[in-house]
Amino acid sequence: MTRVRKTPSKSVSIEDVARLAGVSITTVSRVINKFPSVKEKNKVMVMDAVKQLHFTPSIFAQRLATGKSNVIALVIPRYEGVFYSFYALELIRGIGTLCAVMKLDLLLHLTDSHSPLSIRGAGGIIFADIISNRPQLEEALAQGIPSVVINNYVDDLNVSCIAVDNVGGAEAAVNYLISLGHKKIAHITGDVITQAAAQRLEGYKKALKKNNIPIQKDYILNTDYSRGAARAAAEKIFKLADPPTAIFIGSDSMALEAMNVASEFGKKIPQDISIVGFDDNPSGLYGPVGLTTVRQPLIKMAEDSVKELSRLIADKKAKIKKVSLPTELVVRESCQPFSS
Amino acid sequence: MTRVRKTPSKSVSIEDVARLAGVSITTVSRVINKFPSVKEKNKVMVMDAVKQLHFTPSIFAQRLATGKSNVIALVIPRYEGVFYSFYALELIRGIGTLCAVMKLDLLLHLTDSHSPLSIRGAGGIIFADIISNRPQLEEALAQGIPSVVINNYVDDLNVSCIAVDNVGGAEAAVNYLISLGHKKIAHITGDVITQAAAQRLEGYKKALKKNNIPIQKDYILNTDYSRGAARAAAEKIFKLADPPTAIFIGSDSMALEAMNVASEFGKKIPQDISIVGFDDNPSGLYGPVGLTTVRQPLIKMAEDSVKELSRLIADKKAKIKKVSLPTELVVRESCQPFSS
DNA sequence: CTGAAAGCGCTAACAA
DNA sequence: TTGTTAGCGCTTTCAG
Repeated sequence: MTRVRKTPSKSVSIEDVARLAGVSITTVSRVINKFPSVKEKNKVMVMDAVKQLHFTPSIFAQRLATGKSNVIALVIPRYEGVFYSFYALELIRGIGTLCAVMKLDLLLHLTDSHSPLSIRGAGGIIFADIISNRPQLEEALAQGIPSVVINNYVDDLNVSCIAVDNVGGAEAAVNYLISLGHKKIAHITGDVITQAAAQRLEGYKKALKKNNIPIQKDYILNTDYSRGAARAAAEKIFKLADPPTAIFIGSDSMALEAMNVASEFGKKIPQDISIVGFDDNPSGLYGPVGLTTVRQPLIKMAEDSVKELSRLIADKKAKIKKVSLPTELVVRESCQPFSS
Repeated sequence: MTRVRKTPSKSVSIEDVARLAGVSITTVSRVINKFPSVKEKNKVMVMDAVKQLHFTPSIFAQRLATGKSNVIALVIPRYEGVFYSFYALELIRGIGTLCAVMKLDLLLHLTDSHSPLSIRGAGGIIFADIISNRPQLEEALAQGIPSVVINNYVDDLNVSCIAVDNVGGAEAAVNYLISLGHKKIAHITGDVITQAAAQRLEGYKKALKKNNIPIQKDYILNTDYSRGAARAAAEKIFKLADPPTAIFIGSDSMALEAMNVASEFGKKIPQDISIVGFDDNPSGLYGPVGLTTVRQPLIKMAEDSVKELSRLIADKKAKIKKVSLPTELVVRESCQPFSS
């Protein structure tokens, strides 16, 4: 048995490998980068040396030499609501998984949207939502860093974006409720500083208008996407003199909370009140009553953003792309026809 | 008005800035790195040039030159359960936030635990849980990369770890139930491939033994931490010929699910059955009955891991540290004394 | 098929 | 206070 010496504190370089293998560093580099033109014998020697020394090429030297970076940064605005959302986690999961598959390094940056972005060295940036961190996006664009925005449709900037058809999704939800005979439909919004929440509210209003149902102010309750706010909103609704027969809610987790409140008020779902959420959060599946909701393709959005960014990085002058992904109404058991 | 020329496709380097500012690159470097010894006038000139050219120093060149990397990698095993957990999100949030504050770059790596880690260039690694990805940890250690493991107490490896006293927490939960007069106490575990779940089970058994309560096999139900599995387990429990009067459950989200199931079975909480969870997930606060639970300091664990890693990076021969963070029983309304 | 040498963009002595 | 210069570890011509 050969005893393995303790790894020296200084990290091993390509030169050490070359010396041990008895070849030039160029050859080592070729082996590392899988050039076909290396004699089998040398290749083996090099690979042995690599293993023996626990050699890993310095990513920094590589990047400096090649000028290429396969780091992509994911910037998430760190405002209170986001981080408790199903949304953020799904996004991270989707993007993280695809990055692992595509051998991209994922730099995660939670930003307070004030301080300038410190994503230096990233080959490209994915902005998850644009709230008050628009300047950061603009700066990235100015620097010529390939960027893509998700969950926001950005009209006025020359940047690729992958959004979700929130207006359409909300409309579909409300139309469904109307088709069931509901006329008194409330809406608990998410945080309307987000484009998503604002658009869902828009869709809600649009559906009502198209069906000649007057919009009632006290049927619209704003929240910050938190369960606490949802609870407060739901309580307000149930205490209304003329309570609605259906509620469209800006997120599933809030809808779940509203369902709790309903039962506390002695209201049965869907018999006494119909509820539609938004997200298709798996949590909505459980519980006595499956939650009818609007599915938004978060994972697809996540994956598409990585693909789009890769495209942009590969071809700096590629044309930007703006897409709005369709949503889908998922009917479960939380709604029922309204009969007066 | 001066018209700004289109940013050249080639990225600007320190040399460009030096030329425009009329100084040497060293001076530019000094300004960038906030050396105090630069004449005000030059400093201004340089900063102007930087702004004008949208210059950002190449992180790769910097790292190559200094040999320092302030990238830290967070490795999360990508097995089904983790990613739906409150745990993962809190961790990411905690670590991500602290990294932003400490000006560290956070590389997020979701790993399938088979493929070798490709976290090259990271100054240090945080392993969130060690499941089957132990070889990756060992490899990192062999390469001399500072590492810290969280949520697992690793006895047999020379690595810093920050764990949670799961055994103690579980014991406290069960002891509390026993102090309330319960003797028939079931346990719905998390995924016992995780150390956390295994230890909570251990704590459960320990408390029972110490109080001379026999351990019943059919009172112990294993899950994978998912709500679906929790539902199945809860249903099994309620169908038991001799159902328990209390349940200790491995996570709050599962506990919430069990509460749903209970109400479907016509059981009131806490009158008919007492429930204790684990996590102190804010979701447990809502709903008609506040969930009594064991709080684990996730954010503290997250933050401590970053600090510990920084320490290790700063001083490569720093002694490793193994800690187990205390938990805390949070009593809310989901338990009540048992009276036969 | 292999190696020598010139950078990649920056920092850190060392001089001036 | 500022500039000159020698690397950091790797890739990439260009010869051999």
